[in-house]
Amino acid sequence: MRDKEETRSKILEAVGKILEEEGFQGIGVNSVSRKAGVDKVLIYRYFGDLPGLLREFASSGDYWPSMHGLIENAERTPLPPESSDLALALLKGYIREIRNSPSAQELLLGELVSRNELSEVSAMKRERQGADLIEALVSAAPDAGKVDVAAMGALLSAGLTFLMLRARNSDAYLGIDISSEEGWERIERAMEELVKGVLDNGQ
Amino acid sequence: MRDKEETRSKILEAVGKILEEEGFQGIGVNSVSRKAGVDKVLIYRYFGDLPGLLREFASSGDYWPSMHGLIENAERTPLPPESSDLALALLKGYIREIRNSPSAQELLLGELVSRNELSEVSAMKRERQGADLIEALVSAAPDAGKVDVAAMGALLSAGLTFLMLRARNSDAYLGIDISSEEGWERIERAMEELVKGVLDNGQ
DNA sequence: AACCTAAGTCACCATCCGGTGACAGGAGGG
DNA sequence: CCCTCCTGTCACCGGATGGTGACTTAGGTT
Repeated sequence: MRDKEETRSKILEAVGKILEEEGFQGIGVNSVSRKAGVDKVLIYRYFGDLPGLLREFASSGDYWPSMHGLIENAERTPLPPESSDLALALLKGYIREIRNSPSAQELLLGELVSRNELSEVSAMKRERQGADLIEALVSAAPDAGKVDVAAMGALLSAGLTFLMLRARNSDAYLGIDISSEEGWERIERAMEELVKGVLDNGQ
Repeated sequence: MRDKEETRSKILEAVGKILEEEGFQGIGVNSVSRKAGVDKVLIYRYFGDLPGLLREFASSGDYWPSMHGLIENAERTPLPPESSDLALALLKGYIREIRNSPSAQELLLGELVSRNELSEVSAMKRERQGADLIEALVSAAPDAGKVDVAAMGALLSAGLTFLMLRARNSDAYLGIDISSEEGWERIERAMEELVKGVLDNGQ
């Protein structure tokens, strides 16, 4: 008590907790203050208003799985691989990261639903990391100069994202059982075929 | 006034209007009755409660673009094409349909965000139509026995759906300008390469 | 010890939500 | 003609929201 910094951090932590437990829709002045065990007036005192709180949470939080770790892991795979291997390693790593991070899923969903302070900042962060990812992918696929790697990456990662978000509320999508590991193995295999078909066509 | 059926239809129409104008989040007893110019108590009298209203709207509405028209159009394309042509025609038709139907976008988004009466029914409808679509695709791709057409269709259509939903609030995704026609042409071309690479690899 | 500022508490505001009960009035049947 | 049923109106409820003003209390300074 009587510790401004601790109170501030309790509030910021409460935002993260609510994001994981109830989703972005559950975030509000009342719910956050309740979760933090703190009077809501302190939110206004320390962060101005709710957008201010979200802005600060978004800019100083480690709620987003690090794509850089993803890239580094992928680059550390034994070389020389097929030119499609790096791409597939990246995409599979993406699946693993997001499926295991409920708060990342909430952020992605929040970006889809509405434009607010939180979604703005998280979208910017992700865009920047995504650009690095695409760059790594393009530079690592030497013979991929004639295909639009960025567009393909966008389309495939978007598909994976959609399916992961959808699996939260639904069991199936177009007949694929996205709630089971078998379903996801089908998705991954389909993705492999698609990527290999276009990147390793010379083989 | 004093016409139960007209009042009922006014209420149902108001649901559709709000869905298009404000999205699924804007739907509520108060907003619907306000939009319909009707007292909200009539909603409870005629539909029981809000879920009941949504159920009736979902089951008696033409808010969802007809996939059957999509399939028929695709099948009417000049044959014999590459085995990938039907698939691409279907996917491109899907893009056109959903991009031009704000209410369909809202439904898809609603299915992602929460499970309610409306999303349940619309999801069921779409799953059934999607199954037909996949079936048409599989039976029209003779040499596609060894690849998982359903999983690929799911992944690609999921990607398209995600990008279309995202374009509502955001301009870019992974560097692709999904708010412009140029960006969507890149997406379509990337999709073509992916599909042709895996379906026409024998050529 | 007196005091002042910052931290924390409490009560309250207007507004919206989904939902309900009581009542008015017109139309049709006896 | 009168009575009844049905459509529609209106006021209200409990609860939740975002937001504000006035208060108490603790910690450090002088």
